[in-house]
Formats: sequence, C-alpha cells, structure tokens
Amino acid sequence: MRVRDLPLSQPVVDHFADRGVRELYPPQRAAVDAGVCEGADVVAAVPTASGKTFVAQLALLTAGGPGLYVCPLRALAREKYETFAALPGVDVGISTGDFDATGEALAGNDVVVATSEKVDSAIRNGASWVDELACVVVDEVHLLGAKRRGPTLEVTLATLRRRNPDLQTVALSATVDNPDAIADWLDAALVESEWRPVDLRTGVAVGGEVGFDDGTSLSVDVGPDETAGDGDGGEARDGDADDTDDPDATEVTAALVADAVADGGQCLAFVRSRREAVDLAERLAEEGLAAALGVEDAAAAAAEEATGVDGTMTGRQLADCLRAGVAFHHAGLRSGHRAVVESAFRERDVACICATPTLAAGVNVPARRVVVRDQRRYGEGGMSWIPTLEVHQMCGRAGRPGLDPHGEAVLVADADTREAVRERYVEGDPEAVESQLADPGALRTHVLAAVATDFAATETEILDVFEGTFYARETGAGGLADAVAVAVDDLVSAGMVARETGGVEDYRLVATAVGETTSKQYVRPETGERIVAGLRAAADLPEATTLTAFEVICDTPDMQDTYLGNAERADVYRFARRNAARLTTDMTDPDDFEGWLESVKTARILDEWIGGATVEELVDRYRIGPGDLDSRVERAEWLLSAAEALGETIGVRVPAVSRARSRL
DNA sequence: TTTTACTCGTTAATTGGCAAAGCCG
DNA sequence: AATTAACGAGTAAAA
Repeated sequence: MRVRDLPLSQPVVDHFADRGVRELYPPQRAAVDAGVCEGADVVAAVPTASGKTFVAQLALLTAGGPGLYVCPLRALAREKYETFAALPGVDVGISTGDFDATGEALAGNDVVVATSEKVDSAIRNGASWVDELACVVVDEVHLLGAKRRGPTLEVTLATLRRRNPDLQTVALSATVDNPDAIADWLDAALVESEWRPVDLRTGVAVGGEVGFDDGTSLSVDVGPDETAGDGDGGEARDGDADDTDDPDATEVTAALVADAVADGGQCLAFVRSRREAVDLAERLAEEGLAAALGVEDAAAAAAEEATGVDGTMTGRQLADCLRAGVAFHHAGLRSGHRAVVESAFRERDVACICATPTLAAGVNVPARRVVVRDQRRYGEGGMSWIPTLEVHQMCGRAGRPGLDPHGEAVLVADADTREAVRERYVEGDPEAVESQLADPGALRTHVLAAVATDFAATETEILDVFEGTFYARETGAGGLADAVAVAVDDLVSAGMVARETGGVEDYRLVATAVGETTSKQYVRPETGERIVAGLRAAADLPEATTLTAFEVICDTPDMQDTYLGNAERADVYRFARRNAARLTTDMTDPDDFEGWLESVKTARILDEWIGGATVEELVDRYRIGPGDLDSRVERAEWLLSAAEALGETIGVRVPAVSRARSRL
C-alpha cells in the first residue's frame, strides 16, 4: 500500500515523499484497512517507533473537521506540534500548561495539540472548540492505568464522546496485555502488531556474557580498565584482579556501553535513581567515549552550552561529563540542560545518556543499544520490580531506523536474578491496563467537575456521565454508585457542593461558588478547601507576609513535597517556631506534622526565591535539584492565582497573596 | 615514635516522573 | 529492601 493511494492531497503526499515516506508499514496498513481514513474508530496497540504518528496524521487529515491530538507530556506535545505544523495547509494550535503557541482562539485551527489535563480544563471552562471536533487522537492511551492521571484521561474522553456522538476516536497504545478491552470500551476496531521497523533483540547480561532472545550471544570484557597491565601479581592482588569474582552491575553496564560505542553506536543506560544516573555518567566519563566516537570537539561545544545555563553544581557536573562524551538525564535537571542533552544526543555528539525513567516515556531519543542496569526501585512497600510495560518502553528505544542494523536491549542481572529477569521482562507480557477511577480522590475531583459544569445535578446523572468511562465498561457503572455517594457527601461537607431541594427528584446538586472556582482553577477539592481555610486564617493574622501565602499553597496536595532530610529537620523546625506568627497552622495542631514541615521547607525556599536568592544558593542550601526549584516555582504561580480567585470568591482579601504572585 | 594513608566493617541516610489557570468579545 | 555515603577503628607504610 502506497501513500499516494491514500485519500490525501497532493501537497501532503509530496510532503511525505520528501521525507522518504512512500510505502506504509504493516501496522499502518492495518489501521487504514480498519478505516482510519474513513472516520472509523480505531485502537492501535503497536510498539514505539512503528509509525504511530503517521496513523494519527492520517486520521486528522482525513477527518471532516477540526481534530484534537491528546498526549501526556508537554515536551511530547511540542514535538508533535512541530511535526503537524510542517504539514502543508494545516493550521495547528497547541495548548499545554506552559505554552499556548498562538494565543488566538483555538477554534480556528485544523488541529489542536494538547495534554489531557488541558483538554479537561478547557471543558470545565466551557471552551467552545471542543464541541466542534470531528476527530480526536489519543496518544499513549495505556496511561489510563496511571494512578492520578488515568482517571482524567478516561473521563475527558468519555465526556468528549458523550457531547459529540459523531466524534471519530483513534487511540494509540503501547503494547499492553488487554488492548481488546480498550477497543471494546471505545467500540473501535483493534489493530495489534509487534512489528518494528528495526529488529529488536533483548537479552540478559550476567558478568560479561549476554544471551539474547533470538539465540545469539555477546561477550564483553568486564573489568576495571585503569589497570595498566595484568600479571604483576604479588602484593597488588586486590588492586586489579577482582574481575575473577562477580563483577558488579555498574562495571557490566560500563563494558556494554564501551563495546557499543567502539562499534560506532550510541547507548542509553537506565538506572534507578537520580544520583545513580550522575554516578554512572561520571564513571563512564573515564572510558574516553568521546574519543571512541570521534566527537571530542562537538562534545566540548555541548559542554559549553551546558555551562551557559547556570552556575550550579549540577551544571558543572553535566558539563564535565559532556566533555567526555557522556551525559545524565533526570527530572532534577532544568529544562535547558535537558534540551542540551537531548539535542546533543540526537546530533550524535554524545555517546551515552545515563537516565532515570524520564527518558523512556519522553521525547524521541533512539539509540543503538539500551542497557537497563536496575530493574527494581524503591516504592510503596519497599523495593519492587519495575512494571514490564515500563521496561519495554525503555527497551523500545533501541534501534534507529535506517541507521542501525538492529537494536539491542540488555538487562543487567546476576546469576541469582537471571531467570527472574528473563521471565518477567524478556518472555513476560506487559501488564493489563486497569482503570483507577474508583480511587476516592480521583472520583471527588471528577464528581465536582461534573456538577460544576452542569452536566449532572443528581447522583444518577453523575453516574450517567461516568457511563462512558473505561471503568464503567469493565466493571459496570453500578459499581461506582456507592463510591459516588461517598464523594458527594465529602464534597458537601467540604462546602464545594450543596443539596438544593426541588427539581425532578427531591434534591438537586449544585456547586457552591467555591466549588465552581475550585473546578475552574483546576485544583483538587482538597486543595481548594485548604486554600479557603488558609485565606481566612491569614486574614486574621496580624502580620501575614508572603511566607504566609506560600505556606498555604505548599500545604496542599497539588504542591509536590520537598524531601526533608534528617539533618535539616531541626533547622526547619526552628524556622517554623520563629515564624509561628506568620503561619496559618498551629504547630501543635497538624495531624501530619512531618508533611507540614515539608511544606514549610518548600514555602521557605519560595520565599527566599522571591527575596532574590539565586538558583545556585538555593540548590546547595536546600539540596534540591535545579529543575525541582523551577517546577516548584511554576506550581506556586498556578496555585497563587487559584488562591487569588478563591479569595475573590469568598470575599477575603489577602494582599500578601498578590504580592507573592507578582514577585515570582 | 609519631604521622599519614589506606582498608575494612558498621551504621546512617536515601531512594522516578508527571500534569493543572486565563478565554477578554 | 537495597544501595551507597559517612564514619571510625585498625593496620601498614612513611616520616
């Protein structure tokens, strides 16, 4: 099947031909056969990099009206926006929390790219363009199994489809265990495929020996390379002979990376934590990878760029690594640093990125070889195996179409774990996607939204709204009845929703003014409640300052918490005591004292930030990553604006809130 | 004999990432 | 639960 036989305009066909796209990949052909170009609903469960974006473009280009492309990450939204904007004759708009490309009304665009939360928010705020859509494409739809964000995705999609029954729905998923359930939910045709444009072999490494799933094997030299020559024996025995006993996972990883780079291929190495990503990068910097790849100059240029971002310790470490042809990548990095790393890797100026799982789900950075050093991670209830789905996404980054003969994914294990790792990740299937809508917190949020937008005025009508969700299709909406009743009660006692007598049944549910503002500002009900209480308390304080404002917004579930080390606890405690007159919480009062102290720490950081402290100072005074500071500042802006709106709603003015906001 | 360097064992600290407002005619 | 950083004791080598 050829591109020029599809119902696309000539300029579009030429556009694809310019990029070497003339023939369809098998999964794309299957999607066309399923009717993506004729308005059919389709679910495509295919590996990453097997041409999902093209399927999305087909659906959006052939739909008889405006289209919406929903994806989970802002960085991905940007990437797709650029891809779509390159299509001839297509007006594209983008709408994410941090970025509105046009500023002009999104109604005029042929295609809008947005995150799911942004779409949800647009619906709550009554944006008109969502009702005029002819087609919606949901990328990474398996995310509806995610704890917090999954419910948003399924409720949003259900609402869109309910308000617009003719809407064509195309959902793109990673390979999961139950794509048929997702297809069933959407009454869509299922396209399932394991096909990839580049072969992928997956193997398990023990010591320097790798056994791949296709029967081939690979052997690399593991051992400390700083030993000048071997065989001097005698007293130096501890120094250089430890390659005889179990080499540790880091050394095996280093050897695997060095081996691939010697062969001209780039690598990604995944580890468990941020610190270990940095440590591994520094270890690999000793390997002379920049020289092996012949990119010393370009690597030095990238290091210069990284140095230019800021003067933090992290920045210096990154620059040092980049000079050696290595990089690390995790959420503690500022976006400027991340961008340098990503583009340097794509330009082939960097041999290896040592990363936490950020990179697995993020922007496109394919490599010849992927090494997954750690397969377990600390979570609730101790150390646990990383989900198979996630490891598969890491492995899926191996193999650059047209550049590598095949991709290789290597899981590092030891003799004891070899079989467990093989069974779980090489032979094992990814997990099934399960709805998280029954989670009480998620339900409260979406019940409030349904009431505040006038979609529902009774519990029965709320259940109708949820009728179209994945949860309802899997379990039956009736299963939600009790949970919805509890959520309504919670919202009533929180003052977000009121019961009014009259109407068809004996009472109607209406959102209170506070409930409505909370929903429109897109904060959780618990956050709205906390802010309202905090504003009232602040108004009574004799000396409410910006610190007061920060304390209120940091003590909400919408602000991420900041790690409070043992060494700092006493210090933060003294700080809280000193500033008791400016805090809305009585120190003897909070049930969750630890959590509150963390909030105070965050508030303190933000207050020093608006007081003129530099990133460098805050980063080493409070031991947080530079990127963490940025993201907290961003959230604070949002939450302070929500606080202002709520203050106006309840008629309480706290000047400190506006002052804090304007100084951020 | 004193000082420094290094090894080894014990204990304490630390452990992913992600999104969210406004609509102004 | 597991890994690593931090610390301190003990020992060998150097001054």
